[in-house]
Amino acid sequence: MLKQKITLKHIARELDVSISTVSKALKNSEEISRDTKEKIQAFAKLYNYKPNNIAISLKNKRTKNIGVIIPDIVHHFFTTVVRGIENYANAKGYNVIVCLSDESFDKEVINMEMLANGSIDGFIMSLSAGTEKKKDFNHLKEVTEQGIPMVLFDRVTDQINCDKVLIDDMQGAYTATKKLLDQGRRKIALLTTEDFFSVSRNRNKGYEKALKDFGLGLNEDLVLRLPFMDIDENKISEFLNGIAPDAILSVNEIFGIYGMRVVQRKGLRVPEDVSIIGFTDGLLAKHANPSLTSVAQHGERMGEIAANMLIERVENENDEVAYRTKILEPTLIERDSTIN
Amino acid sequence: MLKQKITLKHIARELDVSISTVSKALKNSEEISRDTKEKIQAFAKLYNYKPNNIAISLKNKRTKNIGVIIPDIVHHFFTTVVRGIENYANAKGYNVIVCLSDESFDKEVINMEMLANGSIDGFIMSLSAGTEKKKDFNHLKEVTEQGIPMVLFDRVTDQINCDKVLIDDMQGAYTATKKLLDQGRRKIALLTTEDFFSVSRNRNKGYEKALKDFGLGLNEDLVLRLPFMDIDENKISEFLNGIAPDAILSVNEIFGIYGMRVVQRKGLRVPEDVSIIGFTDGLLAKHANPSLTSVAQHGERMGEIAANMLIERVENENDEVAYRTKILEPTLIERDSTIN
DNA sequence: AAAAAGCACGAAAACGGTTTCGTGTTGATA
DNA sequence: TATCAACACGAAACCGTTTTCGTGCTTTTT
Repeated sequence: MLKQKITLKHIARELDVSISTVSKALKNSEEISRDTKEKIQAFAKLYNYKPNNIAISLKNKRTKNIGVIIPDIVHHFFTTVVRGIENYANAKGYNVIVCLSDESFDKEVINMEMLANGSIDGFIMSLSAGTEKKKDFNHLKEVTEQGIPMVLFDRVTDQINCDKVLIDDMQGAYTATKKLLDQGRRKIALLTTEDFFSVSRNRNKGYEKALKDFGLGLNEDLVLRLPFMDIDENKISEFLNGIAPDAILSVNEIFGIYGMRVVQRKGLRVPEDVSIIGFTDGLLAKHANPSLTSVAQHGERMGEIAANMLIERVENENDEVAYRTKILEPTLIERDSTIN
Repeated sequence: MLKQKITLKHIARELDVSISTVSKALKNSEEISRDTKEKIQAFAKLYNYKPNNIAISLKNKRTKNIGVIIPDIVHHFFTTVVRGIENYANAKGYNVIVCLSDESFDKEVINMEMLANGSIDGFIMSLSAGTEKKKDFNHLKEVTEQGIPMVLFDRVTDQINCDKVLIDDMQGAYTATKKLLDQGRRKIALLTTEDFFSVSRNRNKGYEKALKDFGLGLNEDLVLRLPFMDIDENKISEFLNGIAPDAILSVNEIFGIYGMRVVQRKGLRVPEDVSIIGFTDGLLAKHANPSLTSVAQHGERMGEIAANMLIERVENENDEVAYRTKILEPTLIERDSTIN
């Protein structure tokens, strides 16, 4: 019943040659005679010989595995990035080991340690909320100091020297805000997260800069900072009712959706009375009613680039090329929550 | 700069003992004297020694890796399952290697072959559309014949003998349909996929059975079979306009959302004029307007159970326990697209 | 005919661990 | 004092590959 995996040793014994000969024959080495090669190759094919990945990994210190650590997987953006990574990595013969930090610093550390002991050739990761909050990057430093290549995406830090790929969050928010201003909106509410997220900080800056460039100052009353989990709709409701904005910019998708709902509940029309723009071009934005104009982050492309950068490092480890930071241009996807 | 990974050999050389002694000392073996153990352990801690996973894998033929193959990752249900798997597996010290079949038979085969040569201790997977269509399960058979444990979830097949975990799709559809019937709906449209999906077939059956039990026959005119990708809203629109149903049952989330939109565009009210129930309790259902009553599939729980089953097999490979099929009860989450 | 080359293959080390089975040195026992 | 455990450690095999460096044998060259 159990078809045992066949090894070089088995073939060698069976064909009465040495293991080295079998190994060479299967790689079509010039060293081995025609006859012997054919015999060995035929036998290997017959018994469906496949070399053992682990043994190969041990030998050449290359696992052909990429470690990916993300804060959450039930999350559209991260999921698109993983898809991009997979696409590229698979095409290059790499497998992807996905670990979830669950937004926790501790889990992030544990996962990195699990993978850093030989299981992978390099890391692709986005920082957990816990890590961004704690500002402790020693686990990243240790890994890079061991010479393990790493690519940071989206939620990055300048404390660590490595390749990075992200979108121009400030530009994205700037464009979105400018769009709203150009359409005559003046009281633009900002729904954002707590300040420790680098991404949110940059988006906030873009919002602010657009206002300034337009001759308006930043009015802190128009800014609501929400915890990123366990969203309290009432809080949003109170806030929006209090200020009665004519537009809303949200630094993510979900706050935008909540904002829209609150506005609609009040009996206001979107986009006529209130225009709304969110970040992250996910399913919710696409299928909301009205559909939500969004700043697309190009997750899949980001994943591909990250994988590309990483694999390049892995495969030319001698090359002491300087670390690169690739900044993608965000795209404003105009939908029905803004006036056309 | 580069802190080279330290090995047993290094420690042995440095402390002038043998590799075996170091190995034993680090496992706190009784064989080694107090003094020597303390010396070695201190040294190891100082230089942050961590055993190489690959070497250990090669030695005991256990990788502590689980291979997960899913059709798509930008997909709420699969994503929740992966989270469940991760949770359980991580707690047990396992890593998760995720591969995407992209609904393609060929990619599924390639991924399995990549992983089956020593990279993983077992598989957890859900069949790709291509595989369900082709009904070719030889790649699964080969893997199980090699003694590699496998757990199938959600999209399963009875052609393969292995552990399985799924929800009672028929029951879910039955309950949903009955709910609609009990509320007085009689013209219940069914939005389903092409027939090769085992999951859809069962849901169709549940729909049919509920009608029969209620004394109604199956009216094929009320059934629309759509390709699962590249949804054509016009087709749905034509269909619904043609039959003017008073309720819609969708075998997934997205068809339900489209159905709702079409209905609303026609000026009909949900749920007053048309009630709608979908499958998969995802973000779209939750945030739709009105929110969509859904049959929850408990993906996270499913993932945990799958991981549990798999790891049990992996760790007691001698145990010739019969294969189990765990069937979860679906839950109807009542929201605003049905009358309360 | 002797030396040089070329051919076809094998032995062995290496990757980094684990584990079995010695073995030399003690101290206790008869 | 000869014998024997107990103790503390090392040698070596092993997991499944790859790869370097021989090494016999045949063939060519002079």
